[in-house]
This record gives sequence, C-alpha cells and structure tokens, in this order.
Amino acid sequence: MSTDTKTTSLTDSQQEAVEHKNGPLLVLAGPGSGKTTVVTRRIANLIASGVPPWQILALTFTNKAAQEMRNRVFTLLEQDSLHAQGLTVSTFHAFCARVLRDWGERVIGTTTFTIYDSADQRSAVKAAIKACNLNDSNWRPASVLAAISNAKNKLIDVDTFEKEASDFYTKSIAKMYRTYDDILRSNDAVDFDDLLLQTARLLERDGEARQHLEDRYQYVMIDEYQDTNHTQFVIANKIAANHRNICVVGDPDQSVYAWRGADISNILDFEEHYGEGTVIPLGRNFRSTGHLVKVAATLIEHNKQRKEKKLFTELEDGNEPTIVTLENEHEEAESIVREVTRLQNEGVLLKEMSVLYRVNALSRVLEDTFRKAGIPHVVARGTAFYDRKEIKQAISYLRLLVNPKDDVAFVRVINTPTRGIGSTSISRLEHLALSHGMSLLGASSKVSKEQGFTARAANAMKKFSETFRQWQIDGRSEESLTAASSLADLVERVVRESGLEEFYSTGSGEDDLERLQNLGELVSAATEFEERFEAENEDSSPYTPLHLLFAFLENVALVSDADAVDPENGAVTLMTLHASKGLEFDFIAIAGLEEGLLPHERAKHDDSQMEEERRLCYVGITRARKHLFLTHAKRRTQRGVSNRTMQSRFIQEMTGVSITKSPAIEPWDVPDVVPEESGDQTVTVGSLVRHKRFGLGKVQRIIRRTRGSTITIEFRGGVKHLVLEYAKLELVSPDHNNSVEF
DNA sequence: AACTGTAAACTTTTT
DNA sequence: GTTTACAGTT
Repeated sequence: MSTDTKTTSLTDSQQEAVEHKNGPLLVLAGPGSGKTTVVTRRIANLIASGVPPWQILALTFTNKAAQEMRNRVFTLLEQDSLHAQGLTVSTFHAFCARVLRDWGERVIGTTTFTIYDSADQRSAVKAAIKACNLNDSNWRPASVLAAISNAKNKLIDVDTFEKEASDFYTKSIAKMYRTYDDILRSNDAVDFDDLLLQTARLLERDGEARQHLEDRYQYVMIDEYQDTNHTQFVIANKIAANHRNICVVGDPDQSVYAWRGADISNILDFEEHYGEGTVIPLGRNFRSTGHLVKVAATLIEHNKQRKEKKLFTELEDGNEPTIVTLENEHEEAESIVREVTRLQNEGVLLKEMSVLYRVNALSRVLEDTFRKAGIPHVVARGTAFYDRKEIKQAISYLRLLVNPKDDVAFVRVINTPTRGIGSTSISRLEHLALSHGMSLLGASSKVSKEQGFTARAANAMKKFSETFRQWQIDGRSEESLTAASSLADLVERVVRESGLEEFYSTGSGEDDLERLQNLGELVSAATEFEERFEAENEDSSPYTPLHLLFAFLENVALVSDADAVDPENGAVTLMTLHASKGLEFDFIAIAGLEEGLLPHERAKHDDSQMEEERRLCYVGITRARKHLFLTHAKRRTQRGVSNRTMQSRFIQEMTGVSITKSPAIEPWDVPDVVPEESGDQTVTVGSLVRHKRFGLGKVQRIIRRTRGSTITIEFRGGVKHLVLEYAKLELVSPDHNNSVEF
C-alpha cells in the first residue's frame, strides 16, 4: 500500500506486532492485511528504540520484495531523521552468498565461487551421469537434478544421502549426487541450493562462524515464511538460537512453493519450535472490496488441511467478480483485452492492471493480442534477457575471467565464436587437464603439437588463454581504480576481444543485429550496476574492475522474473500466478480456469497438491483491489493441438457468492480491437510484405499447395523461403496478378 | 571442423 | 509451436 506513512493509524493487532520487540513472534498475515506495513514499521521501531541497524537482518524471497522493504524503512526513518546504516535487507539466496564470500573456505574450500544457473547445472549433471557410467536415457538430467535439489532443500548433504541410500534407485542417485558435487567443487562453483545448504552446514559445524553471525544479527525477520524450506529454517533458527529474537511473517493459505521444497510445517509448528512465542493473526483485509474478499474466502474454505482463519473487510461491497466462458484462447485473450480497454476508459490506469496465468506458455496468445490491439504491456520475465544466447556467451566469458576454474564456462566459449577447435580437440584437452589436475583454461596454455593437437587447434587455444591472461592482468590493475566506468569498460572489452562483437556484426544470421544490440545492452546493464554499486558502497575502499565484475555476476545470477515488475511503467503486466505473489493491482484477470491447467494436470491425483493449486488460485484472486475477471476457454490449443477443455472445479467452488457470468461472446459481438491480418487479403508476386523478424521484403515466387504453400521473399538481409501459413506476413502493398489466398 | 536439416522432447510453477 | 540433439554433408 503506497499510502503508508508513520501517521497512518494501525489496528490493535497491527500495533501490537509493530511494538513487539524481544522474543519469538509469528504474524499470520492474510492477503491485504498490511503485512509489509507491519514489518517495515517494526524495523523502524526497533531502530528508534535504540537497536543498531546493523543488528537487524530481514530476509525476503525476491530482490524486488527486499528493495521495497528497504525503501519503505528508509522513508519511515527519514521522517525521524535517523539512519539505517548497516541494516541488512536481502533475499535468502543473496544473504547466503554473502556469508559464503566470508566463510566459504570452511565448507566449500573457496570464497570466490561462481553461481551456476540451471543451464550450467544441467551440463554438470550430464557430465556426472556420464562419469557414473549410467545410461542417460534412463536417468534424465532433469529428474536427477530434481532429486539432488530435493535433498539439498531438506539439508541432506552427500554424506548423509549416501548413508541413507538403500535401494538401487537411491544408491544411483547418491553416486551421481557425489559426482555432481565433486564437479561443482573442482570448478569452484555452487548451485542455487548450495547457497542455502552450505550456509546451513557452516552454521552447524563451525562454532566461530555461528558465533559471529548470531552476535551480529540480534534481530531476525523473515517474510513469506510459509515458503521457507527446511534448510532455510535451520539457517534462521541457528542465527536466532540464543537471542531468540525471531519474527516471521506469513500465511499458510498462500503457500505455493511446496513443489520446490517449501515446508509448510515451518509456519504451522512455529509455536512448538519456540515455546513462549507470540502469535498475532491479521485477518482484516484492507486491499480488496467486499465481493472479492468473499469469493476468495469461499474458495479457500474448500481446503481441508487448513487452519481456519477469518478473512474479512470493512470496505464497501464493490464490483462483483466476472466469469466468462469463451470458445478458444484467442477469444479469451480478446475478451481480456476488451475488459482492459473498458476499464481504461473508466479511468483505471494500465499499470494498475495485471493478467495472470498458470503456465508461461499461455502468455504468447495474450501477448500477441495485446500487441495487435496496441495496448502497452510487459511480460514479467526478468530472466529472459540473461537467457539469450549471445548474453549467455558473453556472461560465460566474464565468468571464466573471474573464475578460471569454471570448466563449464570454458567449454561454452572455447569455440564460440568458432576458432577451429572441435569436439576432438576439446576432449583431448579434457584428458590433458585431468591428468595434470588442472582446469581447462590452465591446460589450454600448455598445449602443443606433441600431445596430438593439430597446429590450428594448439595455436587457437594458446591465443585464447593468452587473451584471458591479459584480461586478468588489466582487471586487477590499480590504474583503472579511479576510472568512472571500469566495469563497463572491462565488459565492453571482453565483448570485443572475445570476437563476439565481430561475429555478430559480420554474421549472416537474421537476428544478428538484434544480438549485437543486446550485447550493447549488457554493457549498459554493467554501467547501471556500477553506478548503483558505487552509490551503495561510497565509503568502502575502491574496487578493482575484477571485484566489480564479481559483484555484477552475482547480481545477474540471482535475478528472478518477479524482479521485472516495474510499477513505474504505464503498462499492463502479464505474469504467472507464482510471480504475482506479494503484489496488488486494481484489476486482475486470470486466464485459463480449466481442469488440467488450473488445477494443473500434475496435481490431479494428489490431494495436497490439489490444495496447493487452490491456494495458487486464491493468491491470484486476492491480488485484486477492485476488479476481478476470470476466464476459461472451451477449446485450447496446446503444443500445437486443439483440445476440448472442462471448466475448473474452482469455478464451481466459488459459486454461492455474487458472481456475474458473462455469456460467451457472439461472433458479431467481437469488436474491432483485433483486426485479423489474413482474412480476405491476398499476397501476390511483387507484393511488399512485412515479417515479424525479417522486416520488409518483396515477394518473388509463390508455390501453391492445398497445405504448406511456400513463398520466396527477398528481404533486406537476403532471400528466404517460408511456409505461407506460418509466416504471419503482413501485407504492405498488394499487387493484382497471380494472387494467392492466405 | 563447420554447417544444415530433421527428429524428438517438451511444459508447471523459480531462487 | 519451440527448442534442443543428432546425423549427415561439405
């Protein structure tokens, strides 16, 4: 809630939570109950009552949540002209990364580790499966990884896992778990789960580290406590073991991450864990109008494994939620776009509207429809930029620069762009590195023809390692310490001297120009990061470019989709239900309320998973302040095939409260928001057409078939042969001979 | 070694 | 409908 100031009045329970100082405290905060207000005011209150800010640790799940909390505490404190110097507000993962930067030597043997993303994890686990001589068609990387991740979330390290393994399956996993971890260790790398697991192990095993951290953080706060896993519980619990000043905030009804190892008993058993703890329920909803609160409450009451909790509001009844049945996903998207337009005319701002869905795959049709209608929109995908091929390549160069032991990064870049080093040369190098106990980059400087390398490969490898040596020397140089943009300079230099820039500027590929621009954007991102970093660390000693690069890469590794939600831009936000947790909008549309989608197919045969789906729906509904628009389509095309659907059981469960069911839209009722591009338009030889990716082009030739007609078009970047039905061409100027229908 | 085209798997949700 | 893996070709 943006209206938060020190003078806003609080309810008695809110007040009690804010003033609670010592001892364990659980705040059971229903949706819209002013949770963030309570947490931020409590922090401000602690500081005002004399607690030094650096003794306070507040943990969240996303960077965005951390940032918002930090900002609001700062705002509160400024009015009292106090300082928040040293206050730690961070995500669990970023906090653990920082702890391991200080103490990592004792658990993982290094403090300068690289954080592996899911693609890196995949490479590592594939290597592990191979090293264990197991068949990788029986052992799919994804499921092995899931098993390992599961163990790590439950604080089961390799040794423990091995001891407990009894059957063939578990023993095989144990073997791969060990090999996988060995690979990570020899590469000086950790995965996401390791950040938590290794921190927990540190706290359990190392008295000195534990002492240091519990002395430093006298007050611990955890947001979204229902989403913590066992490992996170142990981390918080160890830090707070002695002073017991732990305050957790959460709502069991909003627990939607059990699939990722979140352990709901953490919040349910809080009172058992901390005998004399205080529990404060916040049930009054300040966010949503009456009808919406009622629908949400009615739905969640269908969950059986649930602590009964009253959810109520004193706001007016407001609008009734609308449920609409549509023929297919295109009509669905159109109906949402129309509703957005209608509300926009009523004065609701686009940035106060959001469209939610169960799976990312649903975003495509919605996106297309919004684009065609010309309505500003953003898809919340913070990770998308860093998933791009060219960005991954550049990042791999940078990672190898700060961590020469990162063999996964080495393999990714040694021959991109191509330098005449193929798979045989690489496996030869791998053997060489293994027998000398060296990293691949280290070994690459030592190759010679005598070891069986071709002259071309040997020279290319030597040149490659020499480039890195030079970057390292310059990255450590004291000279650039005072330079205003040392990090951006370094990134730019790596992009250039790695050959990536040249590769994409001279390449013949159609999206090369875009890729080149993205590389430019990476440099801008580095500049931005550098400015922010320096503003936040003003009084620290100057950093070398390599130090900055280290921090930049850590930042890149820990971005999430939810971080991309920017309330400042005037656009409708499209995102998954999961990503919407913790946010609120005037208008919420939820698409795809169908069996198999919401609830998802995989939850159908498991009661507790089904309840999680219901909670997910509940989370979505409770994001809305004033308008709720629920849709389902009778047919939906997924993976290229159209299927009949059944409406979600959740729709039935919500009836009994006021709901407006709009009839399906009749064909003649479809407004002109979405002009069909094809229709009766024709493309002919000589026509000017526009293609989404290739741009403008001239039609040279058309080969007609009943299905799959091919069309030859001359674009600026070259001649292309496309299948007419799929090309999604836009006619720019028609020509009237030899016409062909779309 | 590098490039090209086709088969197959894929989709739940994410730090 | 998209991405990745692999096989075949130059």
